[in-house]
Amino acid sequence: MDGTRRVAVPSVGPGGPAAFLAIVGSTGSGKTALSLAIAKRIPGEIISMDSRQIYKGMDVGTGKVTEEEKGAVPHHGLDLRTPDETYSAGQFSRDAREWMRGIRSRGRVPLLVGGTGFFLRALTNPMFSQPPLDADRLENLRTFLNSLTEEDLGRYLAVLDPERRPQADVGGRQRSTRAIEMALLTGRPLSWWHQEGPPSEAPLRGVILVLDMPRDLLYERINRRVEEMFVGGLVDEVRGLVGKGYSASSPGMTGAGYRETLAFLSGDLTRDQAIEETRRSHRRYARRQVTWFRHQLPPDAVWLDGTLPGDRLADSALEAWEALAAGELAHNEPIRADSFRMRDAHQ
RNA sequence: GGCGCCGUAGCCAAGUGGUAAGGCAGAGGUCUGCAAAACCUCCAUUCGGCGGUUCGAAUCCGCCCGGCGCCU
Repeated sequence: MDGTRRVAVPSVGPGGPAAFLAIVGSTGSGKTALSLAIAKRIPGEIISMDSRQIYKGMDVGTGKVTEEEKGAVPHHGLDLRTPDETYSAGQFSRDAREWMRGIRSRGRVPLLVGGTGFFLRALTNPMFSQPPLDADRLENLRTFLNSLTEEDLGRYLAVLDPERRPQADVGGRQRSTRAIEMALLTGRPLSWWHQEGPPSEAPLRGVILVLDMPRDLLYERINRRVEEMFVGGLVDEVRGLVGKGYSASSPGMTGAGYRETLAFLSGDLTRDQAIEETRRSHRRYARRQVTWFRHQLPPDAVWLDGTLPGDRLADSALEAWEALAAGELAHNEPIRADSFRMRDAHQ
């Protein structure tokens, strides 16, 4: 394997410096290529942090790795659910910790790769430990709440959880419903759980790399990638899922690309319209991801220049990993290197 | 050369005397168990240009510029 540097496995483990190497980035930023390149140089196994790749049968539309790639590097976190099932950040947190234990026991480095920042945060800033909710009561309550208008939900919530932030910030009926459910079914408002709820797990520290590139370039890549998905069988994939009984209301099918393809299959959009709208959905998704990374990631996340050629990108990623993994640097100490920079330098 | 129509944001577009709708595209943001989701905010001091009429002009008048169409 040519003259590229190989990097030793730093000592990792609970309480140790870095429990994992995470590579995040928006759709189309090149995470998969980078992660595979890295996995060739440090003995690692990949844990996918992607809320859509957990679904079986959703492959081309989610940009899932191929069977060959999976053969080359072990992958976790793929094909966990059918499209009509739900998954959650809390569940990911439990699953990922289990996979990481296994990976470390094999003497390898957990490489967390994906665009679902929320899943990563469930590891670095664990969620509160949620008591089991009575399934019947929950279902009844949901049915009732679904019949209310958004305004009524807001009023209801204001009574149940007065400490909640004003209407504009609550996030629509999806989040209102969640907050009302918690208040009613646990007897404590959700804001109490956020502040006082016992953590479910210990926080994990890892090295977090963010793949970044200029917006216009990213959009070009996304536009191209979406086209490739349609050429590469997205329509057949969705047709197959519909044949199995999944629809627009299935939790897995609500994502960018699937919505639009469903609309094409039902005749609401032409193929070209579906492609254009899918591109737009991906662009908007990417923008939201970048916003999230900018503000929600731990401050010591390292921003990598995603426009670098593949081998140099892998070099700087490994350089950052080496510098940070052993915990030799303090959390917020800036790194001096041209090829990568800390969040502050990014601004 | 003549006649007619048109010119409003990056794009589409409403508005015909009372202080610039809306959509698309774009940007910023929120985020503790639906996160590829859900939600919030921003985006023309100015209507092709210059004059004129008027208390007041994107709206009326004149000239000019640009585009389209028709006629000779």
